[in-house]
Amino acid sequence: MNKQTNEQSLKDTRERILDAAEQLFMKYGYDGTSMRVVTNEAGVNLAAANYHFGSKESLMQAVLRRRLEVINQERLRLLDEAEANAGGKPLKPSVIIDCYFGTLLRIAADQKAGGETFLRLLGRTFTEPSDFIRAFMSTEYADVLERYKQALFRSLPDVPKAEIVWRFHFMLGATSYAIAGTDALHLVTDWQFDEGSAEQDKNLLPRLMSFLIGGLRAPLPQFENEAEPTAGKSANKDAAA
Amino acid sequence: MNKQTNEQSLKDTRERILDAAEQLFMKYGYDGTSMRVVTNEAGVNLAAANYHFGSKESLMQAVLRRRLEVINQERLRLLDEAEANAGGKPLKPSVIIDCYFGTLLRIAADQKAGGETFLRLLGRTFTEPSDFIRAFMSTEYADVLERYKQALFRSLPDVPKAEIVWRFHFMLGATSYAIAGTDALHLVTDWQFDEGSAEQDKNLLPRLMSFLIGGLRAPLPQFENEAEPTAGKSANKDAAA
DNA sequence: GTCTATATCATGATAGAC
DNA sequence: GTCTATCATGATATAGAC
Repeated sequence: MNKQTNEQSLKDTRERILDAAEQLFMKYGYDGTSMRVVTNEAGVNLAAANYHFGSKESLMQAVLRRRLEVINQERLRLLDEAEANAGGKPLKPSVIIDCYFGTLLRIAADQKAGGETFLRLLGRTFTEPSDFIRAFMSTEYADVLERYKQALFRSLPDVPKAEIVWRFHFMLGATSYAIAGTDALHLVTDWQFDEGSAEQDKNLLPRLMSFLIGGLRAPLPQFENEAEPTAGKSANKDAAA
Repeated sequence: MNKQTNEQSLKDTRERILDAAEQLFMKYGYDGTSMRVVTNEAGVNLAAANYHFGSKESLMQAVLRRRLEVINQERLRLLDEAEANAGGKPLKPSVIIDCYFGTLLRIAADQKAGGETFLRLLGRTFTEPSDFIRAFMSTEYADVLERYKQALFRSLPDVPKAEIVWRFHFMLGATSYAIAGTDALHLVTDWQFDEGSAEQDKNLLPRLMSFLIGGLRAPLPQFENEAEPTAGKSANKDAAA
């Protein structure tokens, strides 16, 4: 509150703690990171962290909120804009997917030093075991997810809503792994790509987008218990997009 | 070694520890689970766990290895079989994907009480922060991944290898989230499906397969730095599969 | 707002009796 | 093989001086 005195050092302390926590939570997970390590890395005192954030849980939430707010606001803004331009007509699935997942990767690419780190933290966050983290993410994402779900429903009126929700879930998973990135990729392959790693990052978004849209518009599955076959039905309504 | 005396209780103790650890690691993660909670849940003494497994890390590895061995052996067996039947010709991508991801879900569905739990543990394991877990998975999967990668390369000769590896990575992510299943899905949607949850599980495999194959065979992405356009090129060589 | 010092508790692992 | 008891460590959080 008192911003006259110690303005710079106050902001620096909070921010240094957030930056250190972001990196360490990304690297070692929430449970694997102690407040001591965070404050040591930030170059501040242990008690300072508890003074500014109250608890480890609150610190984690602050780390997530700091970046998620701008990402999700941008997601809503872009969707508003796209829908306004469409003039009442449903959006193309590829546009919706780009507003959601593309925004994430573009914002993270912008913010030098921290953006990519947060991206990878976020990738882990969805699978974090702690209840309070999942609960926090659930409320933090509620508005955005609802808007995007409705947009997808309108965009793909012939696809069952349950199918759309599942595929959105799959897309989140693919994106999460895409974000976790090169580290986890070494688990899959041991050979070095022709391209440099900087180029890889630049190409990640188009790579991921192709995959996501291909999955979203794949032919609908046929379930064993179904009498009438739906396998021929395709979710692909704008193949050229 | 001495299987004459206490044969039953020996096997029961080890197995009870493994079962409890599997469930708790799944629910709370590796770092979030203490040896005390595991042994309490298993109804055995804390010291017994260290006697049988030596350390928490070794316990985790034993939990993973117990199920991964049978899954990966089945994966190799099915791929051998499919390649033998194909008589030198490349396999269809959808066959390869089913051998890999389908086997995982089918085996887990078979093993009542433990199978599904392990599946969800496995989904978390790829994003676990602990180095030794990722290192363990890396070696445990090395053979299988290499075989499947080569099969995909032969199956999709026109797709750049780097693209195939990335898409395999994306598929792992989608599968991981598919497995994490209904819990995480509540994060995406708050509404109840028409179908019961038992039916959901039965339908998960066809749902996931459609998505994965759609993503794997999506049109190739166009990178900004590329002169010649490759976006029209499609990875789709057996569209009806 | 920031520090030192500390309270309180849980952790992984082991020693040693049985 | 299984138990009790314990060690050594590190965790979160706070009290209180400055």
